[in-house]
Amino acid sequence: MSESSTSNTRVKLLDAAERLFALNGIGSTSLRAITSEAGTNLASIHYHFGKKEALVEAVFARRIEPVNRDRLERLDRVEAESEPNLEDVIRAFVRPALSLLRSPDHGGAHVMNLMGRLYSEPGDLKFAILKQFEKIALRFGAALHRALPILPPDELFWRFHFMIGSMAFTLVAGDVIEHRSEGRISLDDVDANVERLVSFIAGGLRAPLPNFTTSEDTV
Amino acid sequence: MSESSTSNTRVKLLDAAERLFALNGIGSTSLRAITSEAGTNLASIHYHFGKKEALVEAVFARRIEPVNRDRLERLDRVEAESEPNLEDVIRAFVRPALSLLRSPDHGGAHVMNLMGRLYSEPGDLKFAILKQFEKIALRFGAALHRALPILPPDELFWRFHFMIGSMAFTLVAGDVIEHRSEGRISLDDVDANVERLVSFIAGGLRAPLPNFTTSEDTV
DNA sequence: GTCTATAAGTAGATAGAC
DNA sequence: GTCTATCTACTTATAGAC
Repeated sequence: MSESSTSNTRVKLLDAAERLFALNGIGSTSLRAITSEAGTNLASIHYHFGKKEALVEAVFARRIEPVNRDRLERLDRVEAESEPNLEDVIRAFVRPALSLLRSPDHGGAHVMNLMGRLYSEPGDLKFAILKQFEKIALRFGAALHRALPILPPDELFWRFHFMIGSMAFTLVAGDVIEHRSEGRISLDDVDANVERLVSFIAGGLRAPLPNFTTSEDTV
Repeated sequence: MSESSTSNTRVKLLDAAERLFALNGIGSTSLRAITSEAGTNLASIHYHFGKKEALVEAVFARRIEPVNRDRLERLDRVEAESEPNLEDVIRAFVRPALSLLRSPDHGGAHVMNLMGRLYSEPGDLKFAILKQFEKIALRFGAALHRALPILPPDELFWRFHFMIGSMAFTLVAGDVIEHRSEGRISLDDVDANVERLVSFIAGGLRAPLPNFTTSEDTV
């Protein structure tokens, strides 16, 4: 990357956009609101990013890239052992995302929210950004298959998405969870929450298959 | 409800808004786009709903209310038996939402998408709408506790949200799932997908608790 | 209840000074 | 690289005819 000039303004714009996108949604956030928050002017966005869409992609890319690199590094380490454990594979996938919460240099909650929100963004944007996850999906899909060889590929495919869902929801709905618990529960203890998620997901992945004969009238 | 005049226009507006909200997001959908899609005029929205925010709430309420009523009815039936089965409780929760996909009178996919998207909407709107889920959360929380009495309440609380996550993700990311599977997988078979989700969630809820001593250096 | 017309404000994007 | 000023189009909302 040609980061000779990290252009303080560029970073300030990304920070402001990230915060406002997570808070109010992308469509509801105007460029003017972003420049106002960043303490710059309207033209700076067009100078650095060209148009709003490019700014949006840059906001996501800045967070996704290091998280996915971390995931792959952890998976490499897990697979260096001869017999990879299911929990270890899941942990390598889940922890880098949940860790964003306590990353010291950034706001925290809004980053998680933004990551989780990704999946519910409009079509074109979503698929453009999800391309950055293709390698991750392949590597982790293969690792899960090796850890759970009995599971038919199509069923593993479904469960892989259920797994993503429980993680993404934790990212996006952290405030709902804290709100509903009336103070009893906090998102601060990342270690504990990662382990909670890992156990749940491992149990779900290992669950016996349904027989697919149960239908409406059984309920 | 004073549904003496179901006001065809009102319904057309709700249908159009629902479709566009799911497709492009709420913030990015203008009232003009909605009236254009509905074949009405701009003033009709203000006549029927007053302002955009009220329209948004009406769009959600129209879908949430019957789904949650269905959930409670199913739970009543499940609890009528002496010893409620965990899978039955989960199914009562999950099926009414997934069933929207094949509801004959409406578009389908965009309704699911909208329901799943709810959790990633901005603060005020989200909490206003999530109030409609309070009764559901209490009833199902209690039912899950009775089916899994060994699980400490705080851990059940977490796992209940992981459960919501895997369901909400299936609702919101249906197109991602179909896209990634390259045609091998379809969302049409609601019965099979409900059973897939129920097995996964049941496995997750029944999983052994983590010991919470595993930390960063273990990975 | 439904419409047109219009007010009053805000959107993204650009030109050009410094 | 950063700024002000401005263009054009679109936004929500309202007033008033029918």
